[in-house]
Amino acid sequence: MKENDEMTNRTDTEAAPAKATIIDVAKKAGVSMATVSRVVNGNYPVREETRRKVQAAIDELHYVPNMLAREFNTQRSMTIGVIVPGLYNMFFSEVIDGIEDYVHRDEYSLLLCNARNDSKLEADSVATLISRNVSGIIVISPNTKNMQTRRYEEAVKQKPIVFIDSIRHLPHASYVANNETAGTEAALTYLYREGHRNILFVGGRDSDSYTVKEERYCQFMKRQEISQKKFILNIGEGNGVRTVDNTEEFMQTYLTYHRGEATAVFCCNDLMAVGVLNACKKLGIAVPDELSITGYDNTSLSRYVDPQLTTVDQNMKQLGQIAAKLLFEKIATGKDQSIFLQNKLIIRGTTGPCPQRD
Amino acid sequence: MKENDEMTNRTDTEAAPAKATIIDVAKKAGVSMATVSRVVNGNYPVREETRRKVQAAIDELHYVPNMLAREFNTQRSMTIGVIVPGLYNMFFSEVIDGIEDYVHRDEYSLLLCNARNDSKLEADSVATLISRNVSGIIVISPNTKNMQTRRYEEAVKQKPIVFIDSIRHLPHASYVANNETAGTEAALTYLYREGHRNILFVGGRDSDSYTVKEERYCQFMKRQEISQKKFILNIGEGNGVRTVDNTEEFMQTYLTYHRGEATAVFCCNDLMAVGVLNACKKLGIAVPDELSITGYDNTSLSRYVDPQLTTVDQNMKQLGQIAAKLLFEKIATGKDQSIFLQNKLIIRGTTGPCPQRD
DNA sequence: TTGAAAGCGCTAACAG
DNA sequence: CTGTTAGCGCTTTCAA
Repeated sequence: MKENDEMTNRTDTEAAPAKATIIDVAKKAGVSMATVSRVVNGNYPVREETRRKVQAAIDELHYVPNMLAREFNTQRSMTIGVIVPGLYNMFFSEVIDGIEDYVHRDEYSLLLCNARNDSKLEADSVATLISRNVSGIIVISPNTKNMQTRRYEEAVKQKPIVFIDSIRHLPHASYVANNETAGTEAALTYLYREGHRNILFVGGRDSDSYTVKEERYCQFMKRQEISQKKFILNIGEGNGVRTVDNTEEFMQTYLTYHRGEATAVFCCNDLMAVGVLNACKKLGIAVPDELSITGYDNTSLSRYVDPQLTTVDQNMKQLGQIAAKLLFEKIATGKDQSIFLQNKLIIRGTTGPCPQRD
Repeated sequence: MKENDEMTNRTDTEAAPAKATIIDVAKKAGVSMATVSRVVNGNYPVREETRRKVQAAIDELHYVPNMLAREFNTQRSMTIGVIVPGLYNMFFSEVIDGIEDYVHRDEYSLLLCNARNDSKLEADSVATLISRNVSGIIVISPNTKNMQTRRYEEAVKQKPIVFIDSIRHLPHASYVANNETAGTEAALTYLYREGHRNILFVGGRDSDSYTVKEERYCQFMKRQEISQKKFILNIGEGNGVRTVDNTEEFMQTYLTYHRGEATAVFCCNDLMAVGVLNACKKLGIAVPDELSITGYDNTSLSRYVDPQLTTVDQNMKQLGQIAAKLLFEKIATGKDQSIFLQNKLIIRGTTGPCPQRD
């Protein structure tokens, strides 16, 4: 912390005033604490005049109910846990925004855990959230390893859980996922119709969402009788601070040696697509005239770059809202649900017809 | 939810086994619950043999302490609250990442509130967090109105709070802030040295960070004896989904009528800078040859666009970590601290020498 | 080194 | 409509 420019210290002397409890309010208002509780929660009838007296006492004492006591008493915390793999992809922020929006309406709070793309940290987060007695958990893009092994088997029995964008479906959990298979198909079909035959696939590691897309890509290419083996690129960590840069470096090298072999690149997310786009700029490869690029997600980022990214919209905010909705339903009824959303191809500036070969 | 493609329902039948309490363990181990508590917390001496007996009972019953009960009892929850104005500016994600990183090491959890750029919602969030008995609160870019009025006066007495990037300093709180005045000065000086005299200021509403910069901008221009009144632009909400687009639209109109009047634009954050950049692209204004642009923050976004943004680095991750550190220190010792960090100008592609006039 | 017991602040029967 | 009361599960004096 060498950058400190100035630093002041002082100790707080004023003792914080003891927080008023429900008993203080009851005394001041001359009623029982049960009545205060009723006024606060509005769950039982209270005579209007009594209500006003109590409310006055509450205001005067600045009474704020002690949630810890309430939640302990009822043995259910009005809080839901959210686990994200990282915070450097706007995709997650936008999903969280949707969750927060929904959850907040019901006066729930949101406990956020960052799994940092680490299966162990993700599992730890689940344990933490459970011991904190959250009402339920939403896991965004769960780690592939954890879904394959039995890591979630116990958790799912103890707490309502909904998974966002997981292909593997364990029993006793709800799911909301984009139909990334169809989305991939749509993007590839579009590129195909534009005349592209040699399409690169850029994916990463440790997320089901790359696997799904890769599978569809392979099927698609096989169906079109296009060989594609050498056209699958893996740039590693796909959601980190370094994803764009890594992709850019990787592609710069790759394209230096393989320029012209492919006329289009399908990327598993917008971050990767921006990396590819930037590599092209560095190498003077015209986009989309020489090379078309598609992203995936339709994060804000895809509209910020130039040309704007052709991409597949996952409607993150809605994704988050629906996840929250399913979670609440699971909490209320115990019912699991699975919802698949259709992805929409958004055609913008990074794609165009396949260039003529001579 | 018309996009539903498939939907499955099933009800979970398995009843979760009643959770073992400390009393169950005590009975099974033939000791008092106080002893079990001591074993669990390891805070008082327990004879080794007793310890083993208790541990055996714990294992056998799969006993997990009830955090809700513990926190209620001790009246302190191992959780800290974070309030952000929004999630659509990477600035916030990166700060949160820093906070989460620090907080997680001490086994604390993070309660996230999204104030949605709304002073009322921000105030509500504070109340919620206090009633949840968080150990402390970090407010990122607090709302100007709330800092001016006495909104935080009570809160600050009840809970340790640290404010990130607030200029107004209430007593009884800690602060970590970037020296945005100096950062602004650095950017403007740099532009000045490059020959720019007519420098536009692009700011927004409801955040101290815009105010600080605007003040310094005015001072700077006055000192250089440059009039600047008509050069201050306010694009409204500066952290939303629409910020880039709004700025772009606004600037497109503005530049259509005022092209050539200014040769440089100072923007209060990277989002705005990208908006200006995109407006230039639409209008065929060469950046930086005809117009130079500086951003502020150095979010990842500033490296994704082309040309890359010249901007002022706020080192968000460090900012978050320091805030967490100060918060823990305040919790432990009651001491307030204020730390100012120096911002570093990062010169990249959107700035250059002032074009020659004829 | 251990046990007994007093709450923490609130909700929810139950009784009136 | 309102009051009384019994806990929720745990920590922590205090006494042994």
